[in-house]
Amino acid sequence: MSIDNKYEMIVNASIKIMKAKGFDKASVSQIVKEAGVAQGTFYLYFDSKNAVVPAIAKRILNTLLAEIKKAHRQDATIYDTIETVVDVTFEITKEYKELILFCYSGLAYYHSLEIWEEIYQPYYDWMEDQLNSAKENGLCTTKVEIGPLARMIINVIETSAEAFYLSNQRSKETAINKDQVVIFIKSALTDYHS
Amino acid sequence: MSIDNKYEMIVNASIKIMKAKGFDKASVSQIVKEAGVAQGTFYLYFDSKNAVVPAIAKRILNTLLAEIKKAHRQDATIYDTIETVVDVTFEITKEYKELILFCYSGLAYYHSLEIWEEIYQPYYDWMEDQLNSAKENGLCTTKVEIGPLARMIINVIETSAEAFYLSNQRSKETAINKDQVVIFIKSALTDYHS
Amino acid sequence: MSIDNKYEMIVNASIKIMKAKGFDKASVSQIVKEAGVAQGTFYLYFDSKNAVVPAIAKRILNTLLAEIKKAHRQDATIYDTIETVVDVTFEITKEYKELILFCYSGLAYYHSLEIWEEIYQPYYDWMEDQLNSAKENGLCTTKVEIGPLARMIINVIETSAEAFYLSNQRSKETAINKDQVVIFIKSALTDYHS
Amino acid sequence: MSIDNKYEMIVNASIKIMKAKGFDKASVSQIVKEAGVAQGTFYLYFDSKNAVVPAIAKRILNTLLAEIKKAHRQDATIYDTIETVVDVTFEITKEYKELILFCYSGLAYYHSLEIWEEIYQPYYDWMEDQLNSAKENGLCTTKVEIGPLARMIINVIETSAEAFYLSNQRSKETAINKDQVVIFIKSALTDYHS
DNA sequence: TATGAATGAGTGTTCATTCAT
DNA sequence: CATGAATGAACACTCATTCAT
Repeated sequence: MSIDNKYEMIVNASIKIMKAKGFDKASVSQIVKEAGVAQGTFYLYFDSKNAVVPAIAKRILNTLLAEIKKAHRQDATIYDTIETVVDVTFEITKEYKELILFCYSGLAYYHSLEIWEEIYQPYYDWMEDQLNSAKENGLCTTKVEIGPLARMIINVIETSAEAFYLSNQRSKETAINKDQVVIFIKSALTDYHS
Repeated sequence: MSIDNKYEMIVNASIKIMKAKGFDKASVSQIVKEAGVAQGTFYLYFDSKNAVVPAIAKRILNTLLAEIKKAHRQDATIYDTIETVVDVTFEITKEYKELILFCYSGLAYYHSLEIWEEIYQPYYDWMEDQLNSAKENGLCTTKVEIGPLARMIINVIETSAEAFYLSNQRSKETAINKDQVVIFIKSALTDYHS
Repeated sequence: MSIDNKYEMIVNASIKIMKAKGFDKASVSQIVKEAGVAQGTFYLYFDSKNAVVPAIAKRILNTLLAEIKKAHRQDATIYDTIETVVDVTFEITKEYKELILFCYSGLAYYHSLEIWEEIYQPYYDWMEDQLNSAKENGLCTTKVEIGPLARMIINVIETSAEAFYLSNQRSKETAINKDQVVIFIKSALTDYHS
Repeated sequence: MSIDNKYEMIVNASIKIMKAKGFDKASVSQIVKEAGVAQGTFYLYFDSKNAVVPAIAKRILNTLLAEIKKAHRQDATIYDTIETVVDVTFEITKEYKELILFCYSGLAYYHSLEIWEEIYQPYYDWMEDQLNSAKENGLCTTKVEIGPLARMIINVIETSAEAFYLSNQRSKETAINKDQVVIFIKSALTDYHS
């Protein structure tokens, strides 16, 4: 009855199966069984197995950005913002860690690194806005250009979150944790004096 | 070492094929054909196709670390060191970009995140040494602990290098390049004053 | 007849698609898309994909016979007639060569060799009439019975036309062409003296 | 143990299945089941399902030509020869009728009408030799060139044989039978007098 | 009549792995 | 140690057909 019933069911099933097995090991047969639709129905909504990856990537990033915006206070300093972003990213990463990984490689092989960039664009834009405000406030004094800065900050946070939830952290002392990430980025926002 | 060393020939062939096709699309048949050995011989040296991944990962990291040490001058400041590491990482990433990516996911799925950590350990150790010296010299004043700091620095450099060589960089201004990475990390080494 | 006649639109679309792809590779989905009707509509007019074959075969033979009759002059000798039939058959074969081929096998597999004979009956009848007239005129003296004679003449012409338009005719000298076919059949019309 | 065991078994099974179902409806799974080999073994000997067609076509033609040569007497006139060829062709056609048909279309679709010509070449050559001898003996006086003549004779015989064994011959009188074919061709060998 | 979303059995093909030599 | 023919389960994808609207 619902307008996107089958489409959403297939995306949900794909997320569930690919989370568990990765992109290549997830078979369309498993996905459709999980979704409760016929094999052919999958191909009614997606041209190929590959075509489901951008749909998943978009959903994860949208979730992440929505959560960040929800947790973000208008009057927050860039320092508060970084803390919020780190918190939310760690949360979301915990939930979607395997998906994030396979999306990376999934998108890589299929002529579509632009799609990845396209999906992240609103996140980059939002982060650049925050950094520009911080520059005006004098809280961000680094000589790094805003564009690369936003990307590197997001990269560090995501990579650290992934490392945190994917490694077995045998030694507590050396593991990257949220606090360390926050301090690292705050440091990076202020210039060094050579 | 010897030219007839079948183990090395298989690893070399695996690197060549997996670089070109990725892990899953690289078939053992192709690898053994490239290596000039019989199908069964592969299984004399490796339990499975998966078992070849750590061997490849180890070789890449060893190459990276060897190149870094070769380029590193004993009397270098941490700033010089960062520049060297960024330079070499970008070079090696350019050459091995596909392998690095697939090792990431390849290692992730096959019960072997410890192996990844184990492989990177000497690199982390070396970086920690450099950072400890810098701390003594007063060039590194960040409150971030040495362990996480080393890991985050290495992460930023590698992720940035991958982004640089894998994205199509439509807009010059926003692309992360070597200079921006160097400044970012140098900034991160000095503390912020809240 | 009417432009909205869905039956005719489906037959036309089937001819177009099957001409291009052959019977098996032509899908009902492609046919209905070409015809501009819904998937289900096809099954309103035809019990199955196979059921469309006789409709196509009939249309081709009718076209062939109509063109032959149009080009045939009442006062023509059997020799003129043979030339006309060869000319027209080569023309029509050129246009419908793929269809003729697939109809052959298409009809063969689907319990319907009678249909093929039934479709060709008016053509056989017409040719027998021409040959009977020729016998009366003394231009056809062969001992071959009229029925088989008509069939063999039609077979030679059609097979030669197909060979002509389907083979790549590397060597000019050995290729069957219209002139050779005409002489061959004219020879066959007169008896041999053993 | 035998050198070509599996290869021959697959060809035999392909012939059996394709005889029964035609090329497209014959599945590789059925073929390998019939042959008693594994699915993958098929692809050890043939690149694809299509690749099995020339092998089959070659075997049929070789069988036909071998039987003709076996039945052919050195001192035979062209009339005897025609009778022999018709006899043998009708026999072989009876046995392989469905295969001959599907080979036609099978070869047609896959960029390979040359293969068909190549396979038939020795048969054409042999027939041309017979006709040349007949010309020297004065038993063949037709103005049709030897190349096309050989091809048309072979075509009439094969097509007639196919028509004979594939049609249901409701009316005895009109059916093409061996005698009629022999007379038809004998007539065609002598010139007409216009 | 007409629709088109949904079906699911079926296809050709691949490939990691085994084992008799 | 080394071989390579053989395996067969698994895969992504197609398509004739159905049926609720």
